[in-house]
Amino acid sequence: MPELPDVEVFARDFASRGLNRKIESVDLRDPDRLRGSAPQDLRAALNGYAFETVKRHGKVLFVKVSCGWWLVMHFGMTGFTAFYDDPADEPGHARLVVGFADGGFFAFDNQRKLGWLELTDDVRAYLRSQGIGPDALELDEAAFREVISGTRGSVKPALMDQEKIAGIGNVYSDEILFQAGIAPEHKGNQLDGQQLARLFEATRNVLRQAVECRADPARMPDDWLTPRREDGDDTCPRCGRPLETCKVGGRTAHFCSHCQA
DNA sequence: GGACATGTTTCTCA
DNA sequence: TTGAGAAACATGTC
Ligand SMILES: [Zn+2]
Repeated sequence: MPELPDVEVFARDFASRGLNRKIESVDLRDPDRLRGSAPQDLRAALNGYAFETVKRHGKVLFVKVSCGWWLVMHFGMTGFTAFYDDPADEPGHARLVVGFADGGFFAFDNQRKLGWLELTDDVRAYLRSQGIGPDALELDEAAFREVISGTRGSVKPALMDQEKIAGIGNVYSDEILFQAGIAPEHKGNQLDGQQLARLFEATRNVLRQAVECRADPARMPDDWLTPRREDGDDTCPRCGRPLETCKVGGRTAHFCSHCQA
């Protein structure tokens, strides 16, 4: 679930449901999910306070606590957030459960434990220290072109490199390349001006529209690639030919060799 | 049993 | 320096 559009959906949900509610309990079910701080530090930073601001950068979610610290959430491949009132609605792999004084709960769910939590007092410094680059939706066209055309390797791994551009993962990089008509193994420095322009446009459009679809493939347009992946339909939504896969940057790329060059 | 899965980190090798 | 590839992390599904 967790690429930029998914995390943006979590962020909006958090902003509308999680702020200004007094925290009454902090249950870190899996202490190994917390990095850089001890469980009691997390409890001390949350208990008795309230979440007051939400910020997303790339695939990372930051929530400011009224004590001044930020709770940082990395989702890995299977993470998500949940708000609920009935404990019976707790998700199946909640690694952190925060209870509010009004009786409700917040959970950070992380089935595969590839995600983690941290505390920081400075978001900018945190991003710098983690080597996380500019957010995919904040990067302007000139900077985007510079990053991609300065890559000698394949374009797909470049799009997924969080240091170059933050927020794009395996699924959305495939969608972006499909809509731009560019093959995943095309070299970044061999793209012409038109291709770079198409790639930039596709990046913006895909990420923005995916957010509008609430990152739900079922809501995405019929001519998108992502819903096919979800449904196991291996025909190209634009030309009907069979889709292909290849390994790029250690991940499986899905693409149409007829529509993408 | 094996392959694979929306991610990141670390290490090897060219 | 850049980048490709693999392994590791942990869990679940086909
Ligand atoms: Zn096609």
